[in-house]
Amino acid sequence: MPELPEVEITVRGLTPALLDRRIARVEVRRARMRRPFPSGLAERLTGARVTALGRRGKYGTISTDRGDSIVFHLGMSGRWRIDPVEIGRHDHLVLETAESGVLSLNDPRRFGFVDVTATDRLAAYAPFAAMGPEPLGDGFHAADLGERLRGRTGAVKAALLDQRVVAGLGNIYVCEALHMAGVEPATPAGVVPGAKLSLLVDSVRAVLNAAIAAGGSTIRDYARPDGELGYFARQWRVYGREGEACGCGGVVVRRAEGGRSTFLCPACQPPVGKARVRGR
DNA sequence: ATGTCCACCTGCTGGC
DNA sequence: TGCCAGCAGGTGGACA
Repeated sequence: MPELPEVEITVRGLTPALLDRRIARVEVRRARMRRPFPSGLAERLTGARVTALGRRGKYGTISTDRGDSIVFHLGMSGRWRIDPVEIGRHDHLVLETAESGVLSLNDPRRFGFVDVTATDRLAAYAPFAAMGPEPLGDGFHAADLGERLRGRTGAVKAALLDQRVVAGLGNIYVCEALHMAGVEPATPAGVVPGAKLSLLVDSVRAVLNAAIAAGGSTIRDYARPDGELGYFARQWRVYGREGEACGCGGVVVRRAEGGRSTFLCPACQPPVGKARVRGR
């Protein structure tokens, strides 16, 4: 579930609960999610003070005054909870700060994971080093995207889901951005026209910013007991709207590709060949 | 190297 | 009401 906006909101929600606070107690209730927790996780954290929180793509980071950074990924169903009413079987890691706030990492499907790396080598952390530019940063622009897509024959949708091309996008926001840009998801990545690449860059930024704004508007809820970070109301134009009317008057359809659903409006997102018969 | 398929795990929903 | 198939926002390993 969590894509970049959800992780961003999670990190923002965790910040007031963790920043500059000392972790008084750590409870590892299940020693692994997708992968085993790093050894000595509880010892590394207990007594440490949190010095920074951050995000890279869909990953969140929590740095401490011991030079360690906890890296977490929420997978499909992960979420952090603040002062949960009760700790259940899906709460795998529980942190308690000296100020008595309780945070729990809850993940029913356990596709998420927790890792530790040295803060001064965070950029070299393998998944980060291989990752493409942050879509909301200066490094994400049409020229660079075109460079990364050049020669790729697979669907542009699959390429945008590839974290090495651009960081943080998942199925929902890729569907939304392709719709906003009017790009047919199955278009071979390498043949998307330059003008469409510019539109795509703008659309990716727009859908992500709108989602973060929507989450940000409810972030105060996270400061309350049992606040669940990572989920917030959102309105999508095509995702999950199979059979519904698109704003253009067309009808949203759903396709299964590679075992995943793609939502699009065929009227807004015609195949490239249909949109421009002979480009040159 | 790139593209495609599948496994990992649990919970929820819709159809019968 | 109950059961079961199908589906879910991600990643990464195996294979062509």
